[in-house]
Amino acid sequence: MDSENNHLNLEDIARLSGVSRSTVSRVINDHPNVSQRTRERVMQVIKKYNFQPNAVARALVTQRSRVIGILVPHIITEVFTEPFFAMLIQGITLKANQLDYGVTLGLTSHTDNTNTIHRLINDPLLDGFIVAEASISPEFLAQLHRENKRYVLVGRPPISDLPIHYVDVENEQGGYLMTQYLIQKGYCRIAFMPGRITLTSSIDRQAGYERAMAEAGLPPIITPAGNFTKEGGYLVAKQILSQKVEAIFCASDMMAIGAAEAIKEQGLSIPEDIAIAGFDDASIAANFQPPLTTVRQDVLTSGATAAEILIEHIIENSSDTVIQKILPVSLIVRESA
Amino acid sequence: MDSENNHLNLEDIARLSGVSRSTVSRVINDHPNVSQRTRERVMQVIKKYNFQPNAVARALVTQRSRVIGILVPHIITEVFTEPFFAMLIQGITLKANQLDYGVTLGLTSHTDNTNTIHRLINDPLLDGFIVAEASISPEFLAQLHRENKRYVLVGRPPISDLPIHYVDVENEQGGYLMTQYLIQKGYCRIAFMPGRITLTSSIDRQAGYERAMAEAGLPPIITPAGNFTKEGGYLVAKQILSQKVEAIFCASDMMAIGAAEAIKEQGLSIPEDIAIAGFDDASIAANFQPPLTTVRQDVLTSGATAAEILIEHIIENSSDTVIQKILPVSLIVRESA
DNA sequence: AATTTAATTGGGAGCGTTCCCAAATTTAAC
DNA sequence: GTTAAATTTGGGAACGCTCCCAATTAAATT
Repeated sequence: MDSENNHLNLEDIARLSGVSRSTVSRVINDHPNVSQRTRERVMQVIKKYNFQPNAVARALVTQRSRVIGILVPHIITEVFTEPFFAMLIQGITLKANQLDYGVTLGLTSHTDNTNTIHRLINDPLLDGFIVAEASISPEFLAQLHRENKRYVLVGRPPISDLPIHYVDVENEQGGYLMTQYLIQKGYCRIAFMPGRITLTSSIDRQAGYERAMAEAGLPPIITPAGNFTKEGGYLVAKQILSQKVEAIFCASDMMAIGAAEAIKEQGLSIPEDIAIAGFDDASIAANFQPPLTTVRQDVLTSGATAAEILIEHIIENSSDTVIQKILPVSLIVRESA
Repeated sequence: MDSENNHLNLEDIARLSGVSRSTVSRVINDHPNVSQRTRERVMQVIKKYNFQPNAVARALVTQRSRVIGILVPHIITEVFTEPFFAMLIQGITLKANQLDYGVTLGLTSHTDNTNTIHRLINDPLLDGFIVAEASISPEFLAQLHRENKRYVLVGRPPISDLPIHYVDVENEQGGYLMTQYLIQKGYCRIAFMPGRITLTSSIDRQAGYERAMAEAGLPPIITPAGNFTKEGGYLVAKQILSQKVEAIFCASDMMAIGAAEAIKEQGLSIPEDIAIAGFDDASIAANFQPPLTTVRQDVLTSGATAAEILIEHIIENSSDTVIQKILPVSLIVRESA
């Protein structure tokens, strides 16, 4: 990195402290077989010259880079429309850094995905990676397994016959809790607006909704899918307003906001005329007018957990038990429902 | 990366195609001195086995990793409140990947910064890095220079006696344009709300505002700083509403939104009673009620440009001329002013 | 056809580590 | 005090690549 070639190596430190390269290596790697005296002497020299062993050389011989990748197979616009990815990346990065791992980013639009994805996945610079979206094709998953890659999924994958490590949240439970709350509030004609029907997050939230409705003996009302976007929520809400539902439970906050805007445009008020509930507790949810009743998931923790599983369990311990962690969600009651 | 040690190396490819390691290396690196016939033969073998040269080994000998770092020295919450960083990171990553470079992320809160920052900066795995915030301490900049690091700043640094590479936008011009527009609209008592007074983006926007006001012979009104946040904008607006200004030009959209909410709360309407203008053209700006008149900057392009400068000019060409690029902004007139 | 010149090819060394094994030293045991 | 065992230390080899230089081969010149 410096242009001035003043970078010391193990051999230099060895000479400066009157021992051999191997001994310095042992000191750096905390190997037990080195006497207290020499250890201290070497440590002093290391500190004095602020020596840092060359990570590249180390990676070459250990076959471990201490770097993981984040794969975001998503069209560009969505990555910054929703804070989900930003928070996820953040959660992953902070935890990884804490465990002394670096993080490299692989963004890929739907057009060029194969290229970037394959480069990232086959990068020997990477010890493993986190796939930041579960809607990954089954063939792709199968290939990863065939090639024995180390990776963790964020979100339950649609197929589950493969022993896949993943982190997910209690989507079903969240859907159930919210629906139960709405029912208990006295609403009967409660509609559910799916996000993207291929994503398990939407599927599971809907399953929770359906369970609660069935338990209460109420007929489920499923609207067209809103694709997890504000625009989608707006359009779907407009479409179904004639059906005079009493409450709409949207599979995401962004859709809930879109729906709310359609309702307000109609001159109706929330929650008096129609109640709106979301999912995620995105940062906008609390500040929206009216503040959104929603189901909170902690995306930062999801990211951190994914990093932890990948690094601690898969890379360092190489345990072969499959780790599937489901993080809790909680009902956040505000004013919109 | 694979557990199965089926990874081929140069020597394997050489054997499989009946040439030497060196020749394969030449083919991979597009060296001219290799005959058409052998080149094709080797290429075929490479394609057949889907061979990818080991980046770590390559990095060790070339002393270049083809990876750059992004340093985000920012408190965690801000990184996802504003889409600025998400977009910037995105712009950098896409361009870097396009130039066949990887990107690693270094987030650092104000508490642990020295640690993470120093690790990132001294990482021999990194060919250079982009500092995603100009409010970097002068001592730190001086140190970077002393150690001959390769880096690019996003945003003009507060001190400019060092030959520092940076990407910035026409903040002064943006401030000027907006103020000129407001004046031309007939407003006289136009206030400016600074973001964070240490950041050159705020300073420059204010300078533009002051220039336009001076030219029109109007007295400048500077409010307390809103710290670039919605909350800040809200609080500052509340504080100054008694002064009956006709328009508030905020140094960011988030502050403008906060200010707008304070105004709406007061039962006043925008822009009839008081006009509001922002800066950035964040994605919320167009969707806010009322849609925000603002100054557009293209953060994605800023990121891409920073990556380009770092990689093409500093790393690959190692030109020693200082590159300082100022990207254009444009006035976006909507309904809030 | 012989010789010079140019193009192509192969092997050695080295990048800075870690790991293994043997040598040297210290400590323990009889 | 001698031998055995345990601890500490040093040097060689390897990781997979690039680069340099010498050797080989092909093309050009007389």
